[in-house]
Amino acid sequence: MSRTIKVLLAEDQSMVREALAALLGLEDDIEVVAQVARGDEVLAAVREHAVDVALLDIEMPGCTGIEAAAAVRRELPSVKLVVLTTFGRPGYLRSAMEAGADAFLVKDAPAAQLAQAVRKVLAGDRVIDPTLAAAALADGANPLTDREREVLRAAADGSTNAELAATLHLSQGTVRNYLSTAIQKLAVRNRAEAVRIAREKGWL
Amino acid sequence: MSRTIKVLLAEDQSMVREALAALLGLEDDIEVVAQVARGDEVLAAVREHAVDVALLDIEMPGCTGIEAAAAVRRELPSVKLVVLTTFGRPGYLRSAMEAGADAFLVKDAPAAQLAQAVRKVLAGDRVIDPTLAAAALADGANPLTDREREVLRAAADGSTNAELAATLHLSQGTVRNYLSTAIQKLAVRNRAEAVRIAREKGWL
DNA sequence: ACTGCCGGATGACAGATGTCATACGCCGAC
DNA sequence: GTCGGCGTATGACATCTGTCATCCGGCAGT
Repeated sequence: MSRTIKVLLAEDQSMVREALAALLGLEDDIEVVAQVARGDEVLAAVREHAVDVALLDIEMPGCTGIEAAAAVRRELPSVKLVVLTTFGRPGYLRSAMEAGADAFLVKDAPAAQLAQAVRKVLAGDRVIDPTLAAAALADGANPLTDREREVLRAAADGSTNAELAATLHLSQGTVRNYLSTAIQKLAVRNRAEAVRIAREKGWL
Repeated sequence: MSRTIKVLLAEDQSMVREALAALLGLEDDIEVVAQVARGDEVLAAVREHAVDVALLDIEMPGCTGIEAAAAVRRELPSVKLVVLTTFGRPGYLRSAMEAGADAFLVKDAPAAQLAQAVRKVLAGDRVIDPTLAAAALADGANPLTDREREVLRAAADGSTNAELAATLHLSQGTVRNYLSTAIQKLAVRNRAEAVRIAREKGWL
């Protein structure tokens, strides 16, 4: 048995973050050496504390856990990455894997899986919910182009075509065209449904 | 110093729930005697385990933590109620208070406040974030009528007027009228914005 | 060199949405 | 007992949204 596993916790909700720290603190072989509340603080903290495993929430201010994962993978490729999220969206799993994550956990999995996942990734294994993996494969890749995604994201708050055209520096007609193709690709009837479906799949 | 405080934890995400349990388990005077993942299991569990303080998440399957709080307050009025939520929505605070909650905490508050809140409510105090309380008062009460809220909620997924009319057993014109008045009351331009604002305020 | 896709744009059209005036019955407050 | 608010409904109207055909320039494959 070697020294304890050094873990970083990145999660924006203090109460959840500290609770997870308490949970991991119960394990003899795991030590939470750093906690951050923002995605853009992850890389520096990982470097500073010589972290073995980084546990990253997706939804965070600064940047997403997935972006943070990609940055760590690029700069410090030996650090293991566990992505932890509230939402089991297939698209999230896909992007997390593309960013180089070693494990993908949803927060409604049993708590015991967290420490287990930390140990497994350190042993070189990958940890992925098989149901979610199947869903990700079944859904296929994100069918939307960059612009379609941007426009859809901008439309999500209820902005009108004119507002979208202004903020995105496009003509109103172009905005409508993008939304129209997005609506067709997602096989729905209007932009509101398109936003909902794209969100659910993790494509936004 | 009397016996330990018996706490129930109601939260649908296992990992978060068990992590919070670990956190509270670190306190000598607090014991988590029951955990449930659904709102509609709260009342029975509170009764069965002679709980002193119930810690309730709002978003849960079965019924919301607020509805569960109301039920406990009605049936077992001596039990203290702490509502814990991800979203600091003023309307949530208002409804929680109306349901008889003794404390209202948001999950991005420091973890230490959780145990403190448990002790304070047991001592007869109320625990409320002052910023949120101010926001709740500033926003005023929910301006939407029951029907307007129902229609807006049904419209949230992107349903069309015809679909809304069918599912709510109304005429299409009536649906449009309700949405129109809701849009005006919320001072927005379309149903999508109305849904977003109503959500943010906790009025949906 | 040709083809196809992407980003961007226009114009025309049909249908959906939002507004407004108006109406009726019901109920609670004053 | 009247007044106001709510729930429900209709019809007319203006505007917004979604679709489609068509076009252009750029760029990647073949």
